[in-house]
Parts: sequence; structure tokens; C-alpha cells
Amino acid sequence: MIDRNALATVLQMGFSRATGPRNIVVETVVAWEGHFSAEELCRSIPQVGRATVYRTLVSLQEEGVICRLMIDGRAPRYLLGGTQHHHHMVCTQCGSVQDIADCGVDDFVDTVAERFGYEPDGHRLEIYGRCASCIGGERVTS
Amino acid sequence: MIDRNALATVLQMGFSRATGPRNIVVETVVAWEGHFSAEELCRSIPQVGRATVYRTLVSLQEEGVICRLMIDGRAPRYLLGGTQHHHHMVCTQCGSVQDIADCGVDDFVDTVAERFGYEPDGHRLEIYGRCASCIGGERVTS
DNA sequence: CACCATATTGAGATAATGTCTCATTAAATC
DNA sequence: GATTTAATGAGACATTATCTCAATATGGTG
Repeated sequence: MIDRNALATVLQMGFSRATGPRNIVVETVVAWEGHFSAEELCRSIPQVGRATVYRTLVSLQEEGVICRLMIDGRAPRYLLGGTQHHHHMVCTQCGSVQDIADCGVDDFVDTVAERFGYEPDGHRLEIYGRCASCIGGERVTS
Repeated sequence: MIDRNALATVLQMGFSRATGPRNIVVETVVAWEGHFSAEELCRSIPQVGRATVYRTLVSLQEEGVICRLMIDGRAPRYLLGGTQHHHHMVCTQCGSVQDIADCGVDDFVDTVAERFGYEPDGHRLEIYGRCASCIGGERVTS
């Protein structure tokens, strides 16, 4: 979880004024359980305009406070999580998302990129499947 | 490149009738150089209705004939490519896409999934950066 | 070949999501 | 409190995707 100081820092990044509406958006995002879409966020804080919500989401992505997942359908979903965590395991049944601490993907990426003369500046790894508790909950509930 | 027989097979998959419009869509997709969006495809074959184009794209994805890339903006882009190739390297400058033949990602995915008691059924790896020719073309063209 | 049953199509309505404009509001400073 | 201007937000607009249902075309049958 992001702490209050970091939050205050985030609120200032790239802006020259700290404002109420942006504060509401950031606090809501930080307090959110699990992932959310832009529209869900808008609905949950109707007192803040759509434009501001979208603008703030862009900033939060740029600052690495949240990341963007393309889970299934059309709308991207956002997840609180630092810049370093772009490896996720997504449960296709319950929608839960598990961060994967880096365990060699970065090296793999560098190796592949080098082979092709590529200069990598980012990558995304998402694993889809069913999480342990969805597998476990398979009994028929009478 | 997909051959004619495979194409004929694809055209039958999941359908009970072979039709002209669907044929046009599939042939256009197969002949496409690089990746494309659904709307680009629609524009290039205005004689086929949007609904049919979208329906056919869904079928082609299900059959593994094309895959769906989330490269940058909002609209997904499609790429001719078999079911097995979900590892791509995308040039953020020229937009070219390079398939990465599997070199261990699958094993990595299985290992991680097992650690979390996860039952994986798919994954996606996309590497973003600049390709060799974009790096090479950096000289100022007078 | 003509005919039938129905799978498939497509025009256009509708939905979902995201972007933009610009008059208004309000934060920071003096 | 007056001033400057960053930031907001209502709503128009844009883009992408889905849905409906009457019309059409396909494959099978006699």
C-alpha cells in the first residue's frame, strides 16, 4: 500500500497546484480493492468530472502509481501497483490479480531483445488461468 | 503464411455455410501486411458490413488464425499468426511487430503458476522498444 | 433446376468508452 | 482581497464495438 507521504508526492507530480478533485480521485484509487475500470471509478465519485478522472488516471500511470491491465473485454482495468510490477497473473474466473515478483523475465527480455538488435524500454507479461481458490471451490454447492 | 488449404479449412470452422463476405474478410486478413485494427479492415472492404467483419474477426481469433495485440492506444490491433505465437516485440517508433519464437517463456509461466497453485491457460508477453532499423535510421536526413 | 429451410448478412440504431472545448472555478501569490 | 492562471467539468463529439431484424444467399432436396 502506498503511504500518505508518497501520496502527497504523487499529488504534486507534474502539477503546479494541489486540488480537491484530484485528491479525491487519488484517494479513491489508493483505497480501491482489486482492479477497476475508468468508468467504475467515475461512477464511484460522481462529484468529480469525467475529464478530471481520466486526466488523473493518465498521470497516475505516468508516475507508475497504477498500471493498466487488458484483462479480457474492451475496457482496460487499472490496478494500484508500482512501476516495477508489470507481471501479473489474472484469474479468468474470479478476476483476482496476483503480482508476480520478477523471477527472470527481465533477463529473458534483454536476451531476446539483444538477439534482434532491439532496444527494449518496456514489456508486459500477463498469465491467464484459474487461481487456487477458484480451483478449490469446484464442489457443487447444493 | 497460411496456405490455401488451411484457409479453406478456416473458412468452414464453426460455420455451416461458406459465404462470399466472410471469404473476402479472411482473404483480406491473410493478405494484410503487418497489423491492423478492426476499423482499418472495415474501411478497406466497404462492400462487407461491419457486423460481418467483427464477427469474422472473433471467429479468426477463436480459431487461432489471428491474434490480438494491445499495442498502445485504445483500439486492439490484429496480426496474422498461429495460436502458438503470443510473444511479440513491438517497435514503438515504426509499429513493426516481430514474433518471438518461444525460448523459455512457457516454462517460466508454468513454474510461476505452479508456485501460486495456479492453473494457467494462456499468457501474453509483449516487449516494447525500438527496432534495429529505427535505431539505425537515426541520422538526420538532410 | 426450382424450391425450401435457415444460416448469414448488413443498415442502422444503440451502447460503451474516451477525448476535447471553453466558460467557470479556485489555488497560490502578492 | 485582488490578480493570475492552473485546473475543473458539463456536455458535445469521436471512436470503437455490439445488437436487431428484415432481407438475402447458401446448401440440400425433390
